[in-house]
Amino acid sequence: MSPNPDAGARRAGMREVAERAGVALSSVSRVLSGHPDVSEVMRNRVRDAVAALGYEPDMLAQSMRTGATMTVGFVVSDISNPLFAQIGLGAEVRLRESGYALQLANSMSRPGLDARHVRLFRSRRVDGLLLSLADEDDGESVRAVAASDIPCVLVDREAPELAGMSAVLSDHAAGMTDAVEHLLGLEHQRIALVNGNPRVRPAKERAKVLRRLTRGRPDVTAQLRQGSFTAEHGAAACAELLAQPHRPTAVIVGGNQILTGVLRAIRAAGLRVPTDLSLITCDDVPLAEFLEPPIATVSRQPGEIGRVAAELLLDRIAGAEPRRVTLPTGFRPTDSCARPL
Amino acid sequence: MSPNPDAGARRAGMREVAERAGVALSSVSRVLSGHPDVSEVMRNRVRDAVAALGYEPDMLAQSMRTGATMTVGFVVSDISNPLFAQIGLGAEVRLRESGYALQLANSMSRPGLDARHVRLFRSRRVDGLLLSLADEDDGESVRAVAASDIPCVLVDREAPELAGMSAVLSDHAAGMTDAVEHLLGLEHQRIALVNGNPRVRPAKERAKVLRRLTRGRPDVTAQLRQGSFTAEHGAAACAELLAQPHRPTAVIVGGNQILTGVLRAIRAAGLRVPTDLSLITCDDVPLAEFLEPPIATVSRQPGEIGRVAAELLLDRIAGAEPRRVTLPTGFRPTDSCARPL
DNA sequence: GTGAAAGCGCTAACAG
DNA sequence: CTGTTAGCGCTTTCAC
Repeated sequence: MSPNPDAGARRAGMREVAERAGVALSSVSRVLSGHPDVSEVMRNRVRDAVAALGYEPDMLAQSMRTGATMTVGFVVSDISNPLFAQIGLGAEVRLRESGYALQLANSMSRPGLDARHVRLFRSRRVDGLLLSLADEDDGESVRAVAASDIPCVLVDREAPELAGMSAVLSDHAAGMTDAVEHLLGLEHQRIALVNGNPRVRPAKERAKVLRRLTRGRPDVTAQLRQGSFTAEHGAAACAELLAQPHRPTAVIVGGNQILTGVLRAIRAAGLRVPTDLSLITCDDVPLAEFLEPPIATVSRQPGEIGRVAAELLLDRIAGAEPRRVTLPTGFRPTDSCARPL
Repeated sequence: MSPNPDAGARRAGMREVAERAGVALSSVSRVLSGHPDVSEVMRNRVRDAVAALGYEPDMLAQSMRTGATMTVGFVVSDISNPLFAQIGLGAEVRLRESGYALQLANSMSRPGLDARHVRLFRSRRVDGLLLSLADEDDGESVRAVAASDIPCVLVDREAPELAGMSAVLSDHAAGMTDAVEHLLGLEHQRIALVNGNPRVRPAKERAKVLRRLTRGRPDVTAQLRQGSFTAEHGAAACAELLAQPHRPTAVIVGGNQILTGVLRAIRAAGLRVPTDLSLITCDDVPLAEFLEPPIATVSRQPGEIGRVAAELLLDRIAGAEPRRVTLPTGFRPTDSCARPL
């Protein structure tokens, strides 16, 4: 009865379509792939059979033949971090526009998993890789990437062995420089950076700026606390900083998850922002604007990072040369920064 | 020189391994798949050849033969929403434990895309689907799911046509009931719910509770503002509510992104929480604990939702009957709720 | 215990 | 323009 007997019936293959249309297998393939040299009659016969059988092409078989899986892997330390989630969204949307699907692999910040995921993705024959490695200094990860001979785009990561690869980089130095200079302008003399994992680019860049701007200034003390991009590290490091006899007058927070921990430590120490302590954070967090005071932020556009990463990867897959793109960061000052007492 | 000449060389196939080991193709397959009836000698010869050639199995070809892609699709309205990102993480980690990869498809809250993604995933022959539909009342989406005959798990969604499917459901009623009763206990008489999209379960459940608890109480007025899970809707709806001559004395926010908008509207109206307005929100947001006052929250554990969803899907793929699991929600009161003036 | 052969569903020459 | 043929890389009977 129903013109489209999909319910219950096993999925029809191209062979059945060919039989029903009374044509050769290859003709069906031609029609479906939009080959130009096909007669109207043929086109219609095939189309009818396809509709009647509810035929859907098997991408797996297509991939097997053509070598392209139309799939891209995204290796990321933790997709639940809003920063990465937004990057992932930006990338997925762009990739899908071009017919690619995005496969996710969380490394949970364990470099060993990064390497394994890269190999696994290779086994799955992904056409490209978006890489936000947990540790860009980890030999095994870097080697796994270098050996994979798959088109790759590094997402805010870099490594000497990976120098030839495409990459989207955030210009952390710009926003961070504005932030530090803002503090210096307010005459802060003890500035601390509660940084994330120093084995990835954003943390390195942020630390570099603080060092550069405070070097050769005996009046200014810079303190650096490296660790991981977690609330726990933020809380511990900040508590330690604040417990010093000469505690910093300003703290810069190197990542959104760290901020939660830092705020806990500040609360626990009973200090007020900006009276007792000036505060700046890196990367936007939804409610930061409603804190009292709102927190000054070194910001960037994660969705755009993802979109550009996808763009670069598509280019690479299409055979273009590797390209590096740097995206801007900005600094938004607020009343969370004031002159120290 | 190097025992593993992977660099530059085209990837070796099983055939090359067989030739180098001087055995049959099928023997290589047996060794690699851990078939019991294989001699020690054979095992070693093959292992050596595999190592020497740096052979990696081609999962695509395996899938083609076995019919299993070891891939699961996740259809979600927007992975950049921290709630979904955490669910995704929980699911991905559990799935990977069992060798499955997770493929992502954002529908951008457009039901039409949901349906398309389901069909696309089917074409890609995923072994299962995790579904957080943008609109559980959309006929096309529901039909696409029902017709897909793929093992599915609904993630906090339900529909009559999909009643037989596995599902992870949050017990919104529990937390929401506590929240509303808390407000009633404080003698609030005008309570508003700034809800998300009323075509998905969480919004429906939340609205239902408010209606149930205020029905037959002429002393209490309940207002409902449905819309989408966005800050824009939150801001507009809340502004409208607060502009009324008899504005609500308490507002419940039906989702994390909505909260941002609601807070903006409250700020714009120059009102104070809880003096002028009591506030409760649904689903945790990182910095909510640092607002002044912290915001009372109806909470749940997103990671757990993802983990359980994965578990249910794996069961289904393994042939088990569909199962529905309900996960708890809780209510955490704070000073954001007080007696109305 | 091991090998030979068939074929998963499709595309891409190559003939006609 | 259309049909026939040969695989993509692997698993899996089926003989030996």
